[in-house]
Amino acid sequence: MHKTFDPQAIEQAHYERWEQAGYFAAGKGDNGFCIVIPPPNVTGTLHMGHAFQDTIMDTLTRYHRMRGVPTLWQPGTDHAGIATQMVVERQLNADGKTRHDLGRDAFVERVWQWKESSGGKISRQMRRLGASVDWSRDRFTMDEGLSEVVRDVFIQLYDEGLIYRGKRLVNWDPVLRTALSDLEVLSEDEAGHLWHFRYPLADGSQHLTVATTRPETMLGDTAVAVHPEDERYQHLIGQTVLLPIVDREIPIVADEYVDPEFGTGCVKITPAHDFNDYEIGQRHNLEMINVLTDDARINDDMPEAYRGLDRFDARAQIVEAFESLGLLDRVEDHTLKVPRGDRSGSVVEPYLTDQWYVKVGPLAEPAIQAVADGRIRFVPENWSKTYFNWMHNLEDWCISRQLWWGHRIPAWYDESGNIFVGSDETAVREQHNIDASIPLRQDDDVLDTWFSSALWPFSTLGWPDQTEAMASYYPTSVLVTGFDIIFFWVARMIMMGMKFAGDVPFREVYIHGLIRDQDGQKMSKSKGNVLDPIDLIDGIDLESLVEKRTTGLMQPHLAPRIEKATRRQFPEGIPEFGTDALRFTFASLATTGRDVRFDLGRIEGYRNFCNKLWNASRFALQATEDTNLDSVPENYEPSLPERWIRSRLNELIGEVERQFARYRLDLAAQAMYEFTWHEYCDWFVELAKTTLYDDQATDGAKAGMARTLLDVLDALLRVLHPLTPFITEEISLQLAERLGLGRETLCTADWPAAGQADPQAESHMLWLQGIVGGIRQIRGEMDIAPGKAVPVLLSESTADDEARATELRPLLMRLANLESLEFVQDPPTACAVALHGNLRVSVPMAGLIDVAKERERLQKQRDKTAADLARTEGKLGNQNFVERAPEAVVVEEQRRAEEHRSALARLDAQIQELAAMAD
RNA sequence: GGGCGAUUAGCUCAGGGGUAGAGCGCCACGUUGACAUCGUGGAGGUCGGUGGUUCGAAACCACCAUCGCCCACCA
Repeated sequence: MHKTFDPQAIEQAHYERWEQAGYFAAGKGDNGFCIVIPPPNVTGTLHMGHAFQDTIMDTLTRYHRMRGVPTLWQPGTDHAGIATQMVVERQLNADGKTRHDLGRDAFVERVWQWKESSGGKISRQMRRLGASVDWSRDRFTMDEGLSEVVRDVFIQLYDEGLIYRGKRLVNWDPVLRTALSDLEVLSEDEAGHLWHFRYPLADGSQHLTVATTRPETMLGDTAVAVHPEDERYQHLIGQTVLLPIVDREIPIVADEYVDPEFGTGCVKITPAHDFNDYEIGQRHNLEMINVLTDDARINDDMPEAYRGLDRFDARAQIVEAFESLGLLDRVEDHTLKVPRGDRSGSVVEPYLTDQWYVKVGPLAEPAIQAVADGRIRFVPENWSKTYFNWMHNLEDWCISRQLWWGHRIPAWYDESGNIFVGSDETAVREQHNIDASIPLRQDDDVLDTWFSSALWPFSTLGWPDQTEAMASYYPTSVLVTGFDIIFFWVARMIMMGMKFAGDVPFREVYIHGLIRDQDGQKMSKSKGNVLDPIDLIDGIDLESLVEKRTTGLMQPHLAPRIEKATRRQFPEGIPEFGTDALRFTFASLATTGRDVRFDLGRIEGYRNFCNKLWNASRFALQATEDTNLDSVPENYEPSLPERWIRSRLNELIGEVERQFARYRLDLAAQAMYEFTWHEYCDWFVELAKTTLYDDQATDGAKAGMARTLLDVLDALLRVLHPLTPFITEEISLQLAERLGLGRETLCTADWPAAGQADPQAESHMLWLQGIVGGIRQIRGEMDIAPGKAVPVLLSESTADDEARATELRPLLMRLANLESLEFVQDPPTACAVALHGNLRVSVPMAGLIDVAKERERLQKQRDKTAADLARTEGKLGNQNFVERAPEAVVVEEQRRAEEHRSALARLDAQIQELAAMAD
């Protein structure tokens, strides 16, 4: 084995072997464990969030697979309608073309080509992470089977009246020229103005002042509203105003919606361009006048002067017109929520169009119930509150998009506009007896990407067929995802799963946090703080990193700043850490309910951890090379260190099982780290050397120790494997050969069984660690060179101490590097002293120890002991404490006081003796 | 306007009614036959504030402060 662990040398070869051997194939049988992957964008690349999520899913999957449960991690990718279409359109734009130049069929063909050429990237990256998905089941939301499921579901929902087509106000993205769902619109505070316009009463007697943030919509005003109880305006209700510029006479209506406190208390009402106004329009039967085209220009029904003007130019001109008419009262600065499309970033317009909707009320009811009664459990629990909050306020879901890339809506129209829904045109004609001579036209729109995503947990398992996979794995076990798509995806999967697959789609939803940069900032290309998980695995030099971060920016002027920050933060680039270190880092950071700051310091630490494991294994294999492992005697009695390490291993296994069960990968990782480094390496390996390097030790003892060293390592590797599959596999293959296990992989190896604890061994070890620690402390603080062996005298010992010291003598000698170890009645004064319970551990000073320094050291201990004693005695002196605290607590406190008193007395005595000696 | 979360060592974070923890960083010493990506020892915190419950609060409760996120129609 090489002296340091080299991840690059082993990772890819192992993964290829695993995949070829089919270790990740779906297991057969009932009560399986299944995770369906949140399908990434097929043409996308892996980012830190994916890597984090994949690590969690892979760890859980590997763990269950090792436990012998039929296991499936279902992979796949999403067609990501808008996102993918935009990418390809941008490519066309670069050639000076638009998608309309190509036409629909050619454009869609082009997107498929792009999907074929770039679609493999994310899968390759997942392989680098070690993701143990069943690639043979890989699915794509637009492959044939899934598209059929989409059509079937659409048709059934339509037939049941749960999908309908309607003309309503929708969120319209005028750049992409498509409708968006409420979720795809993000409203942010932006600086704007509040324009106050005077609208003259029709009788010319006076005017009303209305305030608006969007002057251009006044062209479509069909009323002015005031609050019914607003005394200022009550007498005007029912009268009309003459809308300036368009000279339309419109009514003054009373509506509770109006807040008399805000602005002037008068609101202009534009039902065709504002969601609230739309509602008011419905209540008052107002006309809806659309003033815009689908790319947000003023349409041809409007006064000629404004036709064809962009909405923002029109805004300026209308304000100008009001000013010149003397009707501009004033302009105020005003911050307002501006709705923008989450993809295009353009200001979204409420726009009156025909769209398809899912009527969610009937679907939501059972979906709410499933979470309420615990059939689906959110982890952490508080997310269910977010879920309920949203589910109780659902609006119908607009599912049609005016795009070309996606599942085309399976609806056909005849020339009189009748709608026929069916799987294809032939089916539609058959079902409705439509003669071939009658032309039918398919709906141009495609479905919201999330429509197919909502079906993902059962569509990928083969529904509607009664497949083995459905039987074994539906409902799936757990959904692992971020909080940002609870509404987009989680809620809709629950609704659709219950409606169509007859049960909840998953039993638990594990919500993880967002990966942020070291300063807590979101990672984004424009901030230039993105880390590529593959760069953390393989490393990257500074120049390449700078180039990666500064090319392809939407705002190229940010490049210099990004470059500077990158050079400052990574002066040496990023070193190679390997996949296992990255995965271990993610797991360690996977605490529930909070975002994760990705700190390079952590990954470095876990790379070191991998190296530590590597070297401990190297030691275990080398040090036992010449040992015949089969020569362990029949009646072999394991030594204390062996009993201890096995006891600790059992504790580790149990702890990891407990923490995995509650998705606390951070605590599981911490337990693994602690055991590996601080128990196996720091103590057991050192203790094992005592036997293995001892010429006096019998062959049987050596063989027994070697066996334990290797057996425990083997179990440890299995415990670590779900988190760090590559390094454990590599070591394990060598180990398995040595142990004659005939094992080809850890992927399908048995999860180790947790045996009984051995309290006696643990207590003996605590004693040993206490004594060794005391002596090491003296060494450390007295600056005794580590290589210098020291004599040690034990006194004031109990029979128990003596028995232990005798049994553990060789261990003490080695671990504390002792020259000698003796029991004495009265140790000389000139000693450095450590107390372990009643036992006094003395290191004679001759030539080793500075008396003044030792006094100082003891004084520090004395002060601490005195403080502890004071606190303890304070408690015991409190009558209330003694009477009301549980007896065990009081007894423990008394014992502690006793110990402190005794230690204090002896420290005082020792200090005085040293003082006397110095005089 | 509602809801959620955070506040613990210099940094990143666990924990949790009974003597404050880890990793990294820091200081000192160290070429001991697995590992300097290491070893041994050490320093460092009145657990955001105020009040309450309790024999006992960093933990439970209330209020406050600061930061962050989500939802919501104020023109």
